[in-house]
Amino acid sequence: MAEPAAAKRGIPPKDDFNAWYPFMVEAAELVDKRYPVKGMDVWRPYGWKAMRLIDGLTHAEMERTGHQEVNFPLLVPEQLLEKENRLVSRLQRAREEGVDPSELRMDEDATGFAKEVYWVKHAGETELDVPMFLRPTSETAMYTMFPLWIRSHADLPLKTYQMVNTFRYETKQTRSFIRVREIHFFEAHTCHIDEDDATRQIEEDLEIAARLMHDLCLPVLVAQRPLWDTFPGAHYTVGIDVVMPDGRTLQVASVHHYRDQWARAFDVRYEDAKGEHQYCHQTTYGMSERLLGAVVGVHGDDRGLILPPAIAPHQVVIVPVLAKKGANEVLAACNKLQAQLRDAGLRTHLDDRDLRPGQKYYDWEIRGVPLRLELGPRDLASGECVLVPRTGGKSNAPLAGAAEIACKALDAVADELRKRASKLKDTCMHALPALEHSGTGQLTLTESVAPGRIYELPFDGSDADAGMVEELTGLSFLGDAREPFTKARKCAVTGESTKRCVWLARTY
RNA sequence: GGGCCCGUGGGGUAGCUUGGCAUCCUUGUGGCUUUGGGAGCCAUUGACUCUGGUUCAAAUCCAGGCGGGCCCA
Repeated sequence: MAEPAAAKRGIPPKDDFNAWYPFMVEAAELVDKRYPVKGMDVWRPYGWKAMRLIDGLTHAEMERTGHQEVNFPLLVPEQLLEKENRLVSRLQRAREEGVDPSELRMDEDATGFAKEVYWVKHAGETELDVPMFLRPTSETAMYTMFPLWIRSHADLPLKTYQMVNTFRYETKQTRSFIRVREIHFFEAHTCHIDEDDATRQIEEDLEIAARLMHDLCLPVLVAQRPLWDTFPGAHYTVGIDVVMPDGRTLQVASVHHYRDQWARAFDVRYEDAKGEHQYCHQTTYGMSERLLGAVVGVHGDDRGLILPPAIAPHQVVIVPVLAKKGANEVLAACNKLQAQLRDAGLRTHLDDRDLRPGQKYYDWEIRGVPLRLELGPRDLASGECVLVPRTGGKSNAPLAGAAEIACKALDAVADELRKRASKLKDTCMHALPALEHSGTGQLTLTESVAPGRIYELPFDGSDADAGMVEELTGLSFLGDAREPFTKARKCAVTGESTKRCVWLARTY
């Protein structure tokens, strides 16, 4: 069977990813970029529905793990940002003093969010005595309140989360979902009795993330960020990066272990069983609409989007094939089929617009509906419908058992997406070509790095060594794989024996 | 942070060099007709990114703003 004709809507080929992506987010009606503020797109109904379905998965995970939803104000008074800055610069100084200066990178700039916050300095005509900023994230707002909520160890662990908009004045090029100035943000904040309990929370967060990535069928790398790329105020940061089709990586989630560093700055304490005051150990877990950006980027093809069934606004679309004769019978059968699928819990849409079927096929393909059912007079006569998964193929299914068959077909679409995702990751991952020390002590690559690749290497050098490798390859350190090498290898730079496995990639 | 490109109906465009009625396709709307991968016919709505400047006259030339896209660090 010949491949059906490609949509004639000027979709750039997926291989030309930098043209394909911005075209698709608008063509599939996820967003409207015409709002006249840089980095602030309007969510259209279809895109917002998909995002809310992703949020729904997150809500369910939060519920499952005993987090409680809260909602903090958007505005934060100036003095709290100063408090955060003091914390960050104190930690930075402490670190610099504890490390041989030759091991530090030169490009460090740990000013936190100070440079990228939006300010509110007036109310009407009046200049405000205390300027306020729009939250770039909510640590300062929340940690101002937590001390009021936490009295004793009985109040711990405190597990909260919120889904709100946050604002960051991005100076780099913006891109729908991937780099925006108003962020649709998920943030979980927890407080614990000690470091070990907080560490267990990190493990729970990573499990949550793994479940979400499974639902979204995304290929990910989970890495502990290098020290210089650790979130301000954090003891360590774990990043979750999606492998995009062009081989660059996109950080879609991050988890931070704060130890008691923020607690000391904001005085988040509790009374332990012995009646003594202790600082809480805190964690955060953040995600955003980058999840949707990753879904769009990873799964789409030359014909349009392909949405994983877990988050597709329409999991099944029914397209009636109407002729003058018997139109009513066909429509009735379609309605019955829709009711049947909805009863089975499937998000089903019956497209009864007065258009020719072919046009509807293109419409839903570009929007990435994972499964299409066609029903016309011929099918009605044989008691069947035509089943067309977005990932390819076409078959007949008896109307009687259509719901069950549709469920299986959707599972098959998800499986196929995971298979493709895993293949994408496999083709991108390579071992870094060997490094040599030239006569002058300069490092050189024995073979140049190829674009679109992610490199893996054994590494146990200093921050300065890492900086040299980044310079040499033009790539960034994602950090240490959560699973180190099973057998020790020689560090690519120092030659020392190590099990540490680090990844290098070009990032978004 | 640096560089390059671009802004004309909802979308895509012609016109800009050489200033003078804004082109075509698509979409939308109403109707007829048709329906198994973008049918056809008739009627019809709809645009020069903004602010200045030059000029008798600006979509067109100049300056700046706003917005968009790509590349490099």
